[in-house]
Amino acid sequence: MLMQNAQTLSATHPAKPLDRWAAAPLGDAAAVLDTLGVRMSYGRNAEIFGEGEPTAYVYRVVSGAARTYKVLDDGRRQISAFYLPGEVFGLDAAETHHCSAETVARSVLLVVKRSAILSLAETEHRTAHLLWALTARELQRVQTHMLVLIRSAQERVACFLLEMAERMGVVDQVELPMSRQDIADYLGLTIETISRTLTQLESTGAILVPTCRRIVLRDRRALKRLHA
Amino acid sequence: MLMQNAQTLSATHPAKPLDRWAAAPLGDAAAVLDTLGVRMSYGRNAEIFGEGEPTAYVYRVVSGAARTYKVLDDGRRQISAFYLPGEVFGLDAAETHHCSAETVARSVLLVVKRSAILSLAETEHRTAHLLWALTARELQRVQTHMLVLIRSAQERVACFLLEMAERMGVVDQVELPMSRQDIADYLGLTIETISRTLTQLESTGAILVPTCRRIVLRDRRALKRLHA
DNA sequence: CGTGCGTTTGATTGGTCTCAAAGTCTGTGG
DNA sequence: CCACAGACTTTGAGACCAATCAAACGCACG
Repeated sequence: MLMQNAQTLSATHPAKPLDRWAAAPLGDAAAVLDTLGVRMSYGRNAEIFGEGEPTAYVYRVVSGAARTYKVLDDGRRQISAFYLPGEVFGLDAAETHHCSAETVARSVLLVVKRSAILSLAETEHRTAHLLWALTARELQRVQTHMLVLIRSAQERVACFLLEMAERMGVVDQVELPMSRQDIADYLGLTIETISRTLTQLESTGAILVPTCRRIVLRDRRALKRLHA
Repeated sequence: MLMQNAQTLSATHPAKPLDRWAAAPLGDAAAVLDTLGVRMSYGRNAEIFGEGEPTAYVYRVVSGAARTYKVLDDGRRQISAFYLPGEVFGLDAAETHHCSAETVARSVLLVVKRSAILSLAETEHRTAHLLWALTARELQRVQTHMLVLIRSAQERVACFLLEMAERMGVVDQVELPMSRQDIADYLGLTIETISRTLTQLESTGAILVPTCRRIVLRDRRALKRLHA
């Protein structure tokens, strides 16, 4: 089903990462991962790692998108986060992952051996600080997302669209890589409510939905008002 | 209003922390903070730090309890976490706090200069790893809490009671330090729903509520079933 | 013994879920 | 190129749960 092997696209570049780090600003410090990682190709809905598995690798999205999630006993799924091109995930401090991860669409991921980063962090405090900063950013993102989860359906969807637009670096039109079910599980709603809410936002003129994956932010003011 | 100055109870112990760290297991590594910190006393609902303020200190609860929270434009408040005796908070990697923090009840906090920890982390990779681990634990806690926020009122309250009992190290009786409003803002519900749900759980025999702050877990099995 | 805050209880409303069915898109094979 | 199957999305009707508005209750405090 979701199990789908990835194919190696390029070999590692052993490199001398220390130099490149020294002056790297934290923002794009993840660029250093390039020198340590391998590119791999994944199909749609492919498993990247499972909850409880050892944390052997760290990933950066090159193209496509990924999601991390947890599943409740009753089968409900909560998506913790989506990861878009350029973003890093899978960096747990613990020995095992506490979320599962899958691709949302056909994707290319940069895969980096966690041990390589950890040993680097032991001698290079900038690397250690990067690990901390990446986890802290993740924490901040999840805390912000919690604020979204306590709001109304309209507000959640508006927040989601604005978040995606910002993270994809676009102003007024987003090409969503994920399905309605993914959005629903991310926002704590049902697919029907997602669909109805989009229709509703379209009827008020806030957005346009030319195709179900493409959404035009027609009135950012109105969306921002819901964003609060 | 909430502003309330804290009183210093003891002086810093400059100390030689390096030795103590070397072999310290990560679990109680925060014990090292003792050697760097100062004890301060706070009143009820006292502000500890505000969102956006510089991250000058890290805190550990000695007695009492604290909460971190964010406020929406419409005034709604989401409590990110409660901190009980022994727990650490305020450790943001960024230069400014992205949550506000207040005491829940009269409390004594161990206050540690962040810069002292950071400079230690530059030379001592165990300290750096501790910073990372503490933030990662926080991330894990918030992710788990997200799962709670997508559930029914009964389930949320049951999860909350079990969580508090476990963190307070008690088996079947919890003395809640926080008000109904705090619980509501933590669980994304209203005070009325909290109250009704507790009454409901009491009527089914799952709990007893002798006083409004004291709750007896009468049937953990039933609560665990809701915990899922 | 009031006073005020926090909590509980009640009645009603409204938003989201659930169940159900119709509609749309995509990829596949003839 | 078209027809078809399957998955995904949209729309509809009704039920249910939690929010809201309102009032009574209990407890700590002066």
